[in-house]
Amino acid sequence: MLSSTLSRPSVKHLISTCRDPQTLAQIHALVILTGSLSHPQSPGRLIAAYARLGDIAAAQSVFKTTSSHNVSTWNSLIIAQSRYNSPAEVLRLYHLMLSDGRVRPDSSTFTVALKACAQLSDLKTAEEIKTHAFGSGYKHDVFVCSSLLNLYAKCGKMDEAMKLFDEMPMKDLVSWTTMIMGFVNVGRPLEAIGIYRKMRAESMEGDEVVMVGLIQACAAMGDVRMGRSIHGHMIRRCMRMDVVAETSLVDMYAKNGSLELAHLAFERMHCKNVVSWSALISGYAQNGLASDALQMLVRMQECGLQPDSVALVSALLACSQIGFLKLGKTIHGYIEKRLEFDQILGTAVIDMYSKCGCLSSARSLFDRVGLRDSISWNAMIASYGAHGHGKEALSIFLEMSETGLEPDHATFASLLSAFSHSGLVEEGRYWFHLMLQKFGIEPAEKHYACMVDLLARAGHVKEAHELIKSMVIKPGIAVWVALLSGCHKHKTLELGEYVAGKVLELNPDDLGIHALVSNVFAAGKRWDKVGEVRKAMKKMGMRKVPGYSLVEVNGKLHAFLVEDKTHPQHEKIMEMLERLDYEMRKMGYIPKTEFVFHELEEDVKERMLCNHSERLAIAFGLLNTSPGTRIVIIKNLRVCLDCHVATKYISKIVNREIVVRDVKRFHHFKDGVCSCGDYW
DNA sequence: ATAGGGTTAG
Repeated sequence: MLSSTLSRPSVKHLISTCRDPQTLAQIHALVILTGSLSHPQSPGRLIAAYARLGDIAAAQSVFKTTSSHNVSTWNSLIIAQSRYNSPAEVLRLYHLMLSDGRVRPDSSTFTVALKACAQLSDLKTAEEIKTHAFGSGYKHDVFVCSSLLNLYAKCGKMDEAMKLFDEMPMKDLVSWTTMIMGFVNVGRPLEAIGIYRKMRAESMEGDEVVMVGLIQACAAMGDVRMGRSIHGHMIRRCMRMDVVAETSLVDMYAKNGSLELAHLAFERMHCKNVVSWSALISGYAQNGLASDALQMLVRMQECGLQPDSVALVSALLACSQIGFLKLGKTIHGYIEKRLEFDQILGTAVIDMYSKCGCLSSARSLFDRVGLRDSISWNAMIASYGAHGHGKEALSIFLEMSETGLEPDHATFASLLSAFSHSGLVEEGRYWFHLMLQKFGIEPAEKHYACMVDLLARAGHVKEAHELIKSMVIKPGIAVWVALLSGCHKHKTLELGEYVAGKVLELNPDDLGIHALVSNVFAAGKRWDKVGEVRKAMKKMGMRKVPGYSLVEVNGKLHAFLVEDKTHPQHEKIMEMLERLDYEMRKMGYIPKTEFVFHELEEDVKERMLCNHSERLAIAFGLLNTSPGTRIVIIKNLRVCLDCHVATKYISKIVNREIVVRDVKRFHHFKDGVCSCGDYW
């Protein structure tokens, strides 16, 4: 008698403080031996304890062998499944509990079941649960209600959430947080901030989770100033700087281009995990700092952390930017060995191959990746487009339509751009028309820009102009520039001067655009205008973006700046270029200096052309690879007309395929011709 | 017995 009254509280204590499964099994045995198992709370405690220690099988087994279930046994198991991240199992057990009929679910049961619905975006089941919960007297239960708020938020129904939130008589920190996060996640950061203000007005203090919501809101609004002040607020209030909060700070700084602050916040983190690294890698990659991104990936591995798919997607993006095929392939191999391809990873690899010049590898991966969504299809359409295969882009588009996936504005942007890179005027007109008529997609600026480019470049300058005039939205600079380059190409000078004026009105900040405007005026001998443009350029202090080219040789990347004389192989490179120049001239090559934007003597201009970065990179590639090897060049500007002509000759002279990716598209030079058909 | 809110990607 005495022993059993003494043992009960101590067994309870033992169960709840036990820290390893072996000890728990011994306590379990003790519970059975002392007869404490017949105590109504004992099985529930054991289930919860096994679940807490990660032994879900033991928890299930205790549940199964318990003869009479009560709310505590049911809840313990359901909560265990919830922690185990099995929302479907949670709902199965919930329904089993209902059909058992002997036990009534309580606030915890409803709360966990609703959380499972949120994870599954299962609004229908959630409505049933809500009805049941509210009918059972939990209408004003703050746990049940915040689970519902979370559910609505996850399903994008913020207006529903707001309605319920307003009706809640008691709001606690979690309900406020749920609303803030909800607005952030549906892309309404201003309203998230608004909720926070209301919360403060009701004298509720935010904790670090609230701060994460606010930091994300700042990240979305691009408001680094406010982000910094929240960062300061957290420090002043001595908030817990856990890994999630610190990572969201890194991300906020990184997403908005404040990479020094991101890096600083990163270095000062108390504890880093794969996610924090990934956030920084992604920040570098998104901001075009490919080599920083890749260095961070190396550091992540040096720290003994396995990069996850998120880190690799960012690393692949970095490889794509700089044409680092060797590393991209290595990452691809790593994924094949250790990870599963999902759509995002698949698309990132496809994009990497395409942007590194390997269209066929992109395609074979596309064929192999089973699950495709509209973004993966889109990537493939865009890839064919960039490489100048408009017809293939169209056939991929048609294949996509057959699968039942609806094309969206991005799909059409890729498709129309593919047509414009291939000069497929008929196809362009047809699908542009169908885009609105059949698919109900209103053309945006980017679609118009593709069409104007396509039409004007093909010589239909008037039609292109008519299209602009028909635009409902105000034509932006991209559209006018497309028309202007058409006018320039086809010497439509009168319209050209008018369009040049339109372009100038829109205050372009791009030197290339000014050069085009100036060239159009020069063609019409409007020297006064030419002078004005140049003066304006000087006044704006516009400097030419220095051209550079990258080439991968034997797995290493080499960069060449325009007129770069510092390269260790400089003399050899110049020798090679002179030799090629000699051969080219024998074949009829005449340097085209009209795009050199300087008042210089002809021979100086000619020498400058030879110093264009892609020439240096090509020569270097030829010198350092075995005969027949394909050379891929990545260039940060557009290929100039002269380099284009010259590269065609070079491909024939050295009998090599030379692939050049410029800012607009790919050029595959082979046997004296370019895949773009001189149409770019 | 125990419950609800948080970080990175194409």
